[in-house]
Amino acid sequence: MSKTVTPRTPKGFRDFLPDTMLRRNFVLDAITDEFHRFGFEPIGTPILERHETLFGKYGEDAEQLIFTAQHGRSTREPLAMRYDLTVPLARVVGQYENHLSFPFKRYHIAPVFRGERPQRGRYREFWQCDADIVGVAGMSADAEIVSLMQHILSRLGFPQFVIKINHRKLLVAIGDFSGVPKEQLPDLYRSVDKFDKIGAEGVRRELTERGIAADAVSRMIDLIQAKVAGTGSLDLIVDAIGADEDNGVDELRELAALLAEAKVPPACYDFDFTMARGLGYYTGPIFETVISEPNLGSITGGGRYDNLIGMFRRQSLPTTGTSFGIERIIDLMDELNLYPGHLGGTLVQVLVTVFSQDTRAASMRIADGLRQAGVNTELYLPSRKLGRQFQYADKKGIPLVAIAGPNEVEAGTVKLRRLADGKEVATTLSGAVDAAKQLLALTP
RNA sequence: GUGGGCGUAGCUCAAUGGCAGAGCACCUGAUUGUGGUUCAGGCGGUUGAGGGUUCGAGCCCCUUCGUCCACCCCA
Repeated sequence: MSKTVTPRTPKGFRDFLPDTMLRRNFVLDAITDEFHRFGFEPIGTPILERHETLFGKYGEDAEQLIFTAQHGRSTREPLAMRYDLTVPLARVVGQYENHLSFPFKRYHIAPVFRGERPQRGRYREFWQCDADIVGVAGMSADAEIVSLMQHILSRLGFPQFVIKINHRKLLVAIGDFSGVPKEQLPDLYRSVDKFDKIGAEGVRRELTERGIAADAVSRMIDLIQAKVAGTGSLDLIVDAIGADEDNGVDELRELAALLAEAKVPPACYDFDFTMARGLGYYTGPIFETVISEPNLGSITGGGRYDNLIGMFRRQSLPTTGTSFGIERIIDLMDELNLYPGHLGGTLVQVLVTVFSQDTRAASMRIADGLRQAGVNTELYLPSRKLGRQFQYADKKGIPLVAIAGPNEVEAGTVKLRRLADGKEVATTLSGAVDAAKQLLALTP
């Protein structure tokens, strides 16, 4: 007998047992359905990409987190595991543009891999859930993305969320106006992005330490804190730095107008100049959603990246989109208890018990009838006494138990018992499906 | 990658350096046609691993692995 291996997953990789998987699927199904309603269509891409596809897209720091993958006998084609779904999209667009019609609205739900140190809400394998629009330069596309986010988050039942909106060009203009050198803009984004976490003074300290002049930092911090309802803060910024066609403010105004037309509730979004997003490739409006109560960081992130596709194509295509952080969304839904009551630990609706070998055939007929009527039905398989079969149903959370013992078989009936309240009805075999559906529908 | 907390039964955790325990879970019975309550009994351990100090280590020291948290970065 060989020694058993300690069963465990690699660091940062997780298994999902059925009750967890049911909740994950509930969230993904809701999101997918909303994607469809907005006319987005799915794509799939391989988990492994060619090394050259991924490297050189995310910046040096991020590149160190990319998993590489190699097969022992084929070293001629260096491979890497996808780090997000955006670069694969850019590759697909470059590779299949003749087969696509633009605007190309695609969604993509799949696992991605990052070799980070795991933490709460942060794993080495996690699912991303992206919707992007390729080929539309105007704000109509960005407005649709924001509207999509609002619909999905509302549908999932989040009582209050705020989609923060900013603009990369505006951050550049503010930096410029304050006197922050262009080559330090990435530092600026990184620090400003921590505004929520470390506050104005924290950002000031970081930027000063990075060698940006103190007066430039002060001017900048004053500007980004502009906070007036609606587009009011845009006016404040323009008052301060002056009007400029290329500072993104006009686009944000247009976006606000489109969001109003799309009937996105004003309480759901907010112009926030302290939100920057770390990724380097954004070129236009940027989005991020936060939930204030249990603070787990952002649950969506996205924006416009008009140049990325140019990495895989002679000429780039304007693109905007968003990514839903479903790992965090699921954690939050657990905490806020946002799942519907019918979503228990099992999807089995009826357990058909088997009283004895002699009545097995009758139980199988009942199970078959329920299954044909679309009821999720489990036929009890081991031979154990009735009490154990009830115990099994109760422990697993199966709402209904069907009993067909000798008495019922003799009379040509079946008993249905609802475990939650003990309500029990006896029906004919042909009436079992309706009776079961009724008991399930009126579950107390 | 940097810094810190924690590793004891399947799970949650006890145990002055001195006999490794409890609750829950699981199994059996009370109860051979009815679960979730109750009662009785039972199973369950190389104290993460390796080394050291000691008459004696779950406890102290070192190493290592795992895990959680804060950074870095990000969803």
